[in-house]
Amino acid sequence: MEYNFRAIEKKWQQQWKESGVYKVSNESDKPKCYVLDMFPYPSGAGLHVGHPLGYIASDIYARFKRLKGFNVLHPMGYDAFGLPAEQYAIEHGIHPAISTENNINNFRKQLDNIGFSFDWSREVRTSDPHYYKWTQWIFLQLFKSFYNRKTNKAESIEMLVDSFEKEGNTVHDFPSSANYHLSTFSADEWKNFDEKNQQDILMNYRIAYCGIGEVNWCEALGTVLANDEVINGVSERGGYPVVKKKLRQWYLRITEYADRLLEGLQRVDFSESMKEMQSNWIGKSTGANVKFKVQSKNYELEVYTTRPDTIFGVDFMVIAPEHELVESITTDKQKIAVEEYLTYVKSRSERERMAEKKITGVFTGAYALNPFDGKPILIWVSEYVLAGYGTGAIMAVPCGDERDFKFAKHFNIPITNIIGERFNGEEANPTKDAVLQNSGFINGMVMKDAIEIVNNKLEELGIGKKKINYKIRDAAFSRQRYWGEPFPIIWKNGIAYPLEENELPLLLPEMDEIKPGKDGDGPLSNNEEWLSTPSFGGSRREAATMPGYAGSSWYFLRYMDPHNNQEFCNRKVSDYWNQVDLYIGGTEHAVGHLLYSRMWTKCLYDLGLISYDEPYKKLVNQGMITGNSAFIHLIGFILLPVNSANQILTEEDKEKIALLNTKYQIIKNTFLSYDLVNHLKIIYPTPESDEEIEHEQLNHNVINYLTQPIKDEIKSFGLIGKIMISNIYLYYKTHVPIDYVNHNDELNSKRLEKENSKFTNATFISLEGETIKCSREIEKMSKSKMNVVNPNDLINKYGADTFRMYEMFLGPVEQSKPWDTKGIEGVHRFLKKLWRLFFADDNAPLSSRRGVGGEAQLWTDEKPTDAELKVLHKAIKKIEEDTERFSFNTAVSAFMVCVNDLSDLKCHKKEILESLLILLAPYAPHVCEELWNAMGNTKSILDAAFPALNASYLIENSKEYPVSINGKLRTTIHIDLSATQEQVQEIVLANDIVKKWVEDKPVKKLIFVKNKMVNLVV
RNA sequence: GCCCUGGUGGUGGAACUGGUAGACACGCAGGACUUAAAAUCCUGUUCGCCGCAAACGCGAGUGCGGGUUCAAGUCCCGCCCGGGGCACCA
Repeated sequence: MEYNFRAIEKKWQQQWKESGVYKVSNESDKPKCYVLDMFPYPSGAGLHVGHPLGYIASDIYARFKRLKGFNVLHPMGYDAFGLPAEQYAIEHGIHPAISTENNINNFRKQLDNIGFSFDWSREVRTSDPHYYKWTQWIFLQLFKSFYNRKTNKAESIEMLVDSFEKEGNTVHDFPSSANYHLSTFSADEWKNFDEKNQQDILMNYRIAYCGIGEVNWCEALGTVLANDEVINGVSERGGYPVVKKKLRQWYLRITEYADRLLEGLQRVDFSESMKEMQSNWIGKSTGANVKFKVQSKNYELEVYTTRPDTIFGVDFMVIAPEHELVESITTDKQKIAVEEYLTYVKSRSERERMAEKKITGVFTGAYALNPFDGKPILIWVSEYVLAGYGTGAIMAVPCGDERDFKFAKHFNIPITNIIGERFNGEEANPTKDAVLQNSGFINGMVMKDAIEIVNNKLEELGIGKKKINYKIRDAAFSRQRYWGEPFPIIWKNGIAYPLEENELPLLLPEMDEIKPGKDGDGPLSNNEEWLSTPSFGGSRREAATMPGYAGSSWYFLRYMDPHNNQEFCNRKVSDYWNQVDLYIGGTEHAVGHLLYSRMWTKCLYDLGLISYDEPYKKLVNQGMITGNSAFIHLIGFILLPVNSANQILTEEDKEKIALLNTKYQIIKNTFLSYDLVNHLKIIYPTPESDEEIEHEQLNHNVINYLTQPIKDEIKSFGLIGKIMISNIYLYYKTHVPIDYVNHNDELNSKRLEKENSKFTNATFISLEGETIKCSREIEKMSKSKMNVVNPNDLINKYGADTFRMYEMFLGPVEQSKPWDTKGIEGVHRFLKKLWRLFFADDNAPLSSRRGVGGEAQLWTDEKPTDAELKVLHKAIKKIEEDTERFSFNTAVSAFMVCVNDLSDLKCHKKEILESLLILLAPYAPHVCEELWNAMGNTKSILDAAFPALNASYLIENSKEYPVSINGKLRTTIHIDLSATQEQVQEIVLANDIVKKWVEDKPVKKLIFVKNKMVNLVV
């Protein structure tokens, strides 16, 4: 009987679906285990082989835990709101709800093929009103809360109002991220504020709040973006330019959680690099705010520094161009220069600032005074100081800070040296270990010791204060978009009123046409009817929607109780399932999703809605599977005037040449085999780059052939004799779909030409014969790079079980690796070999088959031998350990070893084989279920008991000891494990090979590590 | 520039707390079965040396250079290279 994976997989997928074996109950005596995947954004491109990597790993773990007796929650859903669906709608006129639905159906089909154990009855979609009702509800909880710094948690805004009524805001000062600059107010003042004023103040305390702030505005996408969605000054999606713009936006006050988000990292099992990324993003630094008096003006300038010990080395101060005191302190003489500089700064985009880090700045004419020695200090304005960080002003210590040093050098500002020889005058030295000089009362002290002393002195004199700063900013929480959760907010007279709970969900209105509104508003602003729906006068809905991370910040909770219409998640249920035990997903969400969902969890915890404040106990980041792109090469030429004789060319000629150059830089539709490219490179020594190659002479037949059409064209332009084809040519490469390229990098050019419109009527030129070679490169898998591998194709060819095991066998889950189908045969062979432990090969002679009438079945009820039990239990031990520590690739190899050994032993004993099937079921569920069933088991293998390890089968009584002499391995000797050091010494020294190496030298020492090795020192 | 990661055969990768480097696969070479193919099985496969060949043996070997140790892929110091993150954050 043959291993017919197609029939087997179809059969069991159907059966599992019908019997509902993956349905999980919220009530069980068993211990729980929650295994979660980062849910996908259902893009139109569908799944490629990189996507399921993490899903397979988590599925194996979930099935493994189930066999080990856990009640396992392993759900899946879709992060269904988002920009691409909306862009698609704008471009193709298809409603996002429809394209999303289509994409989800496609995803589901692909996922089902792989045989996952997801409980689909718990599926969530963030765009489903039953789901986003609760996203809106949680938003309202955040809106109705403030962060109480005294108790260090989120609390109801009612409590804040109470406190205001009793003692003003003396107890609860404005949060640091508030953009309202009222200092303090008394209880009476509070009571006398009108509603608008009160609400404006409260808005500055709310955890979800609306405010005016500098946002990342992306014109092309027509929306604002969060900081983590902007990379190098352009949008993460699409790479469009992003500018800073002041806009009214919703925010989440994540800054108040900075410290707890940092602290929580110590309690979770994330990789070092993940923790690192998050703590870098939060960017905590400790230092001090120090006030400097401005000379002969009644102003004080406050700076933030992490190095108060360097205060005597301050040679100048720099304030940000946006600093509020710029205008006030600038002297009349410097006024024009400063204004010019500010105009210049404004003209520069964020991108330009990042691209060219020029040293720029202007002197204000004003001086500050050093608080300790009264030394006057120049005050400069420069864009390298950021308004948004610290106080927007710094004290510059050029001998210790690289940027300050460069600035001082550039503008010829004299440098004070406070660290003696440790400063060489060539570059700044940021040491903390130098002994201070020229430093008043801290002279002779080591810098790091001086920090605390200066801090204390500053506080004593009332001119400074210790201060902790964070880089993290409040997260922009509104998007000028249609396809997202509407805000459950109504605006009236500039006051935001929350909807009542029974008004939720606030449905996203149907709209026939989705296009951006005016003044940077989202599409909803075009829907006047919806905006003005609330019945009371003059009130309007919020036209923005929530960002993608809203729904994903709490979905792990909804899976626990997905159909609850009364609460976002029943408390008993969330207590039962508790934290996610294993969360698997990509690193790209390090500072976005993961940080936000950790924050939301902390908020929900603070408000007493759940009982834990970290959502994910353990996080595993699967590596990216990269694609092996294939390229075909193009060649291009440049046209030059003959003899550089520009004079003989008319303006008209020049235009024609320009036209020809744009037309013929690349010879279109003519592609070169890669060996030809290499050949040309060898003939004409060229620079190393593949992209652009020059050479001196050019006389190759191929080149002549290629240039013929250009010559014809030159003729038709009447330019003969005026211009020539230069002796410079360039190579370009372009992607070709990888399924047209075989393992030897040979391109099936005929098929490509026929089937791919990009290559219609293309000419392919090879060095010899017909073979067209491609070059290869490892790149990220993506549709545009034509290097995607669709799992369906592989599953068709080898089956889901092979596919699952192969993805695991590729290497450690956490590691990035290029996709390569070469090895899949090996895994497939393994499963066939496994099959042959159960069923005879069809090709085997009938006589070798067992059973009455030569049945194909091979299994027997015979008692296993010790050798067979040893093979099995070795596998149990290794596979259990490896699965537990997510080392799936080594577990797969342990299966191979086990099956190889059992085949060698010709073991067909039921007792052994059944245990093996249970072990393997998490990895290859279909074939295991089939064989399990064939052996007469009526219940599904999913609920079998994981075989218990019996270590006594593994005990050996002797070992082949490696014997080294002076650390070099010379031989191995079989010795009883019970042997003592003396006995070992005797045996070893009696060995001929040992004798040969020892010669007659005295043995200095014999190192014997039981069950490990022997080393002889002579 | 700073931080995190990684560097092992022709390839993917094993080697858990220092203890036989290269498990398991792919590929390749040779062989068996077959009229043939597919499938399957067997043998070999880090490099170099000795040798007709095999067995055996010897030397070198985990990015490079040092060190600690009876013993280093693993620990320490200094470099080089790849991948990722952050980047005027004071």
